Amino acid sequence: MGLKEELSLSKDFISTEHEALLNLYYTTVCLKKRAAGFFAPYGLTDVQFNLMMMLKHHGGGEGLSQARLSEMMMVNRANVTGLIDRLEKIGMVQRTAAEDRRYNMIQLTAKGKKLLKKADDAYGKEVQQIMSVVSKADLKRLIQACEKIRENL
Amino acid sequence: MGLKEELSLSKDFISTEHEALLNLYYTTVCLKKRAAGFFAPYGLTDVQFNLMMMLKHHGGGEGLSQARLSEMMMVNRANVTGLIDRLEKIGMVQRTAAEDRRYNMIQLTAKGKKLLKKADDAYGKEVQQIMSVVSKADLKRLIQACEKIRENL
DNA sequence: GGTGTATAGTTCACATGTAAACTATTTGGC
DNA sequence: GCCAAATAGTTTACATGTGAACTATACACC
Repeated sequence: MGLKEELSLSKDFISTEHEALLNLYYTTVCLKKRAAGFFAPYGLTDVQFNLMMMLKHHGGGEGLSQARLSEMMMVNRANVTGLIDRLEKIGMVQRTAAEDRRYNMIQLTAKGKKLLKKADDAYGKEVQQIMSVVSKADLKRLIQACEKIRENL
Repeated sequence: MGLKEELSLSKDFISTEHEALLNLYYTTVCLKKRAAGFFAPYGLTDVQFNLMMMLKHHGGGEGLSQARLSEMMMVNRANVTGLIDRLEKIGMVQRTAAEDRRYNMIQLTAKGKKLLKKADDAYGKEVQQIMSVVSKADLKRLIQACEKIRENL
């Protein structure tokens, strides 16, 4: 069912452009709820998983600074402080002093790597299952549309 | 620039399906930040504007219950309590007792209607400007793709 | 070599979101 | 008519997000 019907929106009140924006917004809300539910059994939130994936793929041996994490996740530095606090408390990551003493370098712990391996495999399958109702060609069009919109902001 | 480059993601790590999901997510994050910036001069958040628009278009004379608002905004009831508290405090909406005494009916105040009129006109133009970098045909494909994904959740 | 500026991280107050436990009210089944 | 179940709203504890003010460190330039 389209959002126009779900939200009882009359066509008179909404342009194709606005409808597309609302679809982006509500679809992302639904996808985030699904992801939250998916990661809950692992004792992680979707945001925590995302941060750990950044460390896995871009952390190398030395890890990533909190500032780099905040850039990559598009959130501010204050938020990363709290995220790392909570991930450290449950033993998934550790802070290490860098040579430049302004920086904390964040690394996955052995426990973090182990949990991530399990969650990552299952999540990949989940994403594939969810998104493959749209053809590859349409997914590529969707990606291009999103890129154009972000460039225009 | 594509997310793969922005986030330094190697093609090896990501399928078209996953790339599309990340594009939906990060594009919505960017759009929300833009909306927040747009409404700040009006003394509103993007979420507050959204709630007030629901009241404008679907409130009729009697308004909407908090439960109906929570359904339409896809958030839980506890959240709506706080949203209405804050909107009531700045004089944008009011709670009215319904015949069924379990319900609060929420209405826009005169002040709320007045502010909304100004903000709404400007926001419509903003949305048009942001989204019209994508052709109508591609916007329609994007809408359909989003609908298929939500149906598959 | 010392000083001003930029950067990294933290803390605070706040907005928005959740789940769970609670109260008040209504309604359905007997 | 009465009690069980359902529904609406609130409260609490928590996660995630913001901007602004703060501390500590590094660096550039005179």
